[in-house]
Amino acid sequence: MKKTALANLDAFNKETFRQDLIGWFEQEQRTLPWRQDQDPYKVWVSEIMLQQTRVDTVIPYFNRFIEQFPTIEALAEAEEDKVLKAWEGLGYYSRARNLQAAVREVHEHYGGRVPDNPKEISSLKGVGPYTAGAILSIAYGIPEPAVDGNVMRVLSRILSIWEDIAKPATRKIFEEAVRELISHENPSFFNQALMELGALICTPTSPSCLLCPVREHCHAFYEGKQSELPIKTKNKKQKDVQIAAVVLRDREGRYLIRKRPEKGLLANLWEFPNTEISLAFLHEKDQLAELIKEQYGAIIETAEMTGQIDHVFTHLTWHIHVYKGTLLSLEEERSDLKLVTEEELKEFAFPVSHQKMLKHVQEHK
DNA sequence: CATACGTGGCC
DNA sequence: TGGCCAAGTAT
Repeated sequence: MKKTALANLDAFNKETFRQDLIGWFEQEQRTLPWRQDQDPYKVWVSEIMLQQTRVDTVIPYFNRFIEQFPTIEALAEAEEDKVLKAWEGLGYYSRARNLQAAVREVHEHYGGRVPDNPKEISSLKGVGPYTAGAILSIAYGIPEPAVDGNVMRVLSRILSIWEDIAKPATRKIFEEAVRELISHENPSFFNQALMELGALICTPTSPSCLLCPVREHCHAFYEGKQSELPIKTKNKKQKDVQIAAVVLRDREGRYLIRKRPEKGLLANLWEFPNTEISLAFLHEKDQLAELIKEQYGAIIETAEMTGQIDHVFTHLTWHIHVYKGTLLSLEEERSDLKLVTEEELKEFAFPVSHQKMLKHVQEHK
């Protein structure tokens, strides 16, 4: 433990802090679908969905997911395409594939029981230090830290920790702080309360300190510096990528779609034929038809440009130049290519960018 | 350690 | 509007 960062713990009344924090949580916690019981599987699913994702966004996905895959066994035995379809629109799709891979591991090698110790649970795909601690504490009542962005923000203020929370190494400082502070009587509520406080009171901008149940324990509030914490360095600017994409239909009106590679961006999702292209060639229709032929073996009729869609990811922006065209023929049978009707299209998981593209072309007429 | 990895909401 | 944010993990 860094002594300088946690020096304030010495003069800190841990027991009243725990009582004030947990007491507030018992009164004020939101009713959420994953708080109905402590089923380790449901806690697990909720924690994966909540990674980098807002509670309001997750709620409907969680309800549908649990309805469709109610148990470890149900998810283990599902087709991956069904799981991705259930995740469609939620983002960070490797979470879904890692979750299913890990659930299959639990099904096959742990008798369907989610591990209850740090070593085994941390070995599961997609389960990092935060998620391991969250499941162990919430589902099993084990006093392990669950340090997420909320916890770092809340504790940086309470304990006056001025380390950069954007740096990976900083998380360890907060884990040590939680190990010192955590209630062994109720580690589940302690961890959840810290996060709930961050979500409802100790917010990133303009925290509601006058409503805060632990403001008397808060070093930043005492010094009036709550708006200066936490320290978080800025991200770099993202890249721009030009894409030419074409919504192709054959003479029977079926759409040509392709499954993306199993690694990388939007892995294993479906999409419309597209190619990265330099700005200089954007309006060369023959060039686009040639590239589509090379990459898809698809012979197409001169495509018509229908507009542009910009789609922002965390680390890059796609500028999608959208065309529509007719598929004349396919050179070979390929397992990553399918011709599907408009009705069948609904069964495949598409990234939001390609959903926008389809809508755009259908409204173009 | 830095970067890849989604999306929607907010100001 | 563009940047920032939201219950992180893998490499």
